[in-house]
Amino acid sequence: MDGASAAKPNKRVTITDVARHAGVSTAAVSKVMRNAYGVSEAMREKVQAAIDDLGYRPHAAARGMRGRTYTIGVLLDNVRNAFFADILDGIRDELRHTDYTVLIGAAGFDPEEQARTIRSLVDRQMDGLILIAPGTPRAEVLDTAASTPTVVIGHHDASDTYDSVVDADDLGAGLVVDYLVSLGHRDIALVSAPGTRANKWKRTPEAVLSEGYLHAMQRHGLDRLARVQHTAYSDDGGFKAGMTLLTADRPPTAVMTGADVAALGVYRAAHELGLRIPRDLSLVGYNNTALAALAPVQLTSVDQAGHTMGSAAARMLVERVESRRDRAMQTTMTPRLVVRSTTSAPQGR
Amino acid sequence: MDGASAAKPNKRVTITDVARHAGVSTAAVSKVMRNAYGVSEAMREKVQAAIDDLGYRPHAAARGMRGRTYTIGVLLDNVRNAFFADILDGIRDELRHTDYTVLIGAAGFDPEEQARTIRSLVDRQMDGLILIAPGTPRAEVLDTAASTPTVVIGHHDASDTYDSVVDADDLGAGLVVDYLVSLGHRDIALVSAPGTRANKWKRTPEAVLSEGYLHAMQRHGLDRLARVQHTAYSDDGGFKAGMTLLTADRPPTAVMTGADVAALGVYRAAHELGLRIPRDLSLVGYNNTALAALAPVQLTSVDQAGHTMGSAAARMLVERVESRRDRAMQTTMTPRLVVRSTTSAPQGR
DNA sequence: CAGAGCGTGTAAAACGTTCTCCACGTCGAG
DNA sequence: CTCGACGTGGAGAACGTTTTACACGCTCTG
Repeated sequence: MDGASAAKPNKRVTITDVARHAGVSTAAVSKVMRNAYGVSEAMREKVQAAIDDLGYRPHAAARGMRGRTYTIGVLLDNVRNAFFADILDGIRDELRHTDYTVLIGAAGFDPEEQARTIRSLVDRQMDGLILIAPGTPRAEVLDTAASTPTVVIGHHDASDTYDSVVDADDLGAGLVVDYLVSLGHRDIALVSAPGTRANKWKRTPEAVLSEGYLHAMQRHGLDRLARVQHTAYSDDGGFKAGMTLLTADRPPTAVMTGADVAALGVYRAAHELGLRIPRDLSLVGYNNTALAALAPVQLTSVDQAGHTMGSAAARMLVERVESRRDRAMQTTMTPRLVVRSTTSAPQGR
Repeated sequence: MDGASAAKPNKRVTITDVARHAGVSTAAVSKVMRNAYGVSEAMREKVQAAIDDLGYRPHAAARGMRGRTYTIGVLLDNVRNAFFADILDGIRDELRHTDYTVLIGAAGFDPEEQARTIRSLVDRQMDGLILIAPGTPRAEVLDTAASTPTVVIGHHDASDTYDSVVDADDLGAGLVVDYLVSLGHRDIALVSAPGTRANKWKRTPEAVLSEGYLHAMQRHGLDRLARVQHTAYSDDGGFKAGMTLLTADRPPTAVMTGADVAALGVYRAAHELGLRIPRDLSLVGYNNTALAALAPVQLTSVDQAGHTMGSAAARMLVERVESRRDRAMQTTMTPRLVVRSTTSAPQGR
């Protein structure tokens, strides 16, 4: 009524507008948009001209009612983990020149909230889902995957309904143990994430990492010295784990962790206890995130090729979405040790 | 035809199913879902029971055709900046117990790709948009805001179509300069992001920061010593800026940067030149991200209350979406200096 | 006791696409 | 010349919601 500028002034250009402008049917326009079969070159050009003229952009919600929405959903527990940023970059680069848009749902660590986020993505008609180390019960993921193409990153549990991309975390652990042993360490501890509760994932990254660590220690005849401290992958979690380990009767001379950020928590604990790194304690992270390379940090770590994992996941997902493949598959990446300045031979006792 | 497990087995439960199950019309169910006016208590209970029975979840795409989609879109240039993670957490916490879902579009730094991402969000019928320091031309943002409620975080340029949330970056710069001067520094340089090109944002965070820095230097009679080095906010960008500054004829005794990660790049440059921190060079970051607090880092920084900024943005946006407010508004947060171990009195010459 | 007004529920028309048919014209084979 | 096949375009029915407009029955007022 009054002169106040309202919210929605100019209406959207719809497919009907384009059809009218080009003097053809909406069906024809739709075909051109999706470059479907059954349209002549002349028609394509005419319609394309109309589209450009009017600046038409398809209405995704309307598309979602019938066909695809050209949107890929990514579930993430934790935006802070720089490793996930690498994965995200990989996904984005792979999809950059396609029609797909990537939308990220950041859910936090709570399994219930993660489940809610996954449902949100499904309800919004994502064409496909990439779940990064989901904490939701496996049954829910299987359920989702039954109706929407899904790629799971991280968990080693394979399935015939979803695809997966994993790092050979067992090899990664072996790499670290071998290296530390070669430096002369024997008393090597692992800081890993807490085990999965009742959510039915048997082979989480942390479980496989622990397994690889234990095997490697065994291989070197050091099983009696092996010990795993469970904690959250955060600065604080690492700090607590570090405190526990380093104030024990016989503290380790080297600590490896399942995440770079946790390693820096251990670093803080060591510092507070007056230990110098690497003189008094060797420290190894995991994931080789940007964090590890920082000048004041210089953390020895294990590189997981997050970017490659992300692009592999995106490629696999699109294959499924466009039903060019109907069999589940699993991609495994090989980790690589990156030595920096937080590791050295143990001080003689 | 064959026994191979197909993609979509069980159909979704729709509003029609619920209506039939409850013996009412779909309109009634719709009203209950949106708790709209005109439904009796008895009706509400009956319908709610049917919803629970069937596990009904509304189809967001279908909703988007007519009404709202209960989705908030967030545009982010860079997942790696930990400061943005704080903002995201604030948004999420604010919206946790509402019906809204937050979806993030990670666009990277390229303005064209950012514009594409914004369009994607609009096409997907987001109810509202939160743009974190967008690099797209201001005109485009105004255009978007004309049809979709929008909150801009970072840029100080106000508008009567979008709301904004900013940090008083000029005060922040003043805080740092005052502190460094009080320690005895005079030769203080600033590392800031490159100026905006032709995109018409006049008062970007970096512009306001530079302004505040220059004023503060002037206030202390140090304007002749002021110098601003422009670079990307990344480890590498900081490194290059640091190299330039520290190899100059008369290198500064203190460097402040517009982002923590850039400060760590300067740190690396200093290290490479054999300078010790804070003895030979005092270093101050900005944003007080988790990075700054890390044990090996201990960077003096300026805290911006990202979490609070995020929740403020979310609150403002929801007010707009639910049209409880029709006037643009701007929220400004006050920064706070956090002193750690990268700053000290300059070494006498 | 008529009629206005209110509270509650429903029918049905959007919303902007996709996609299945079907019609039409042309061309080649017989 | 006829018939079938093929290539191209269009009509119209979905898809699952929201929302408008209205019908119905009740209560209250005068």
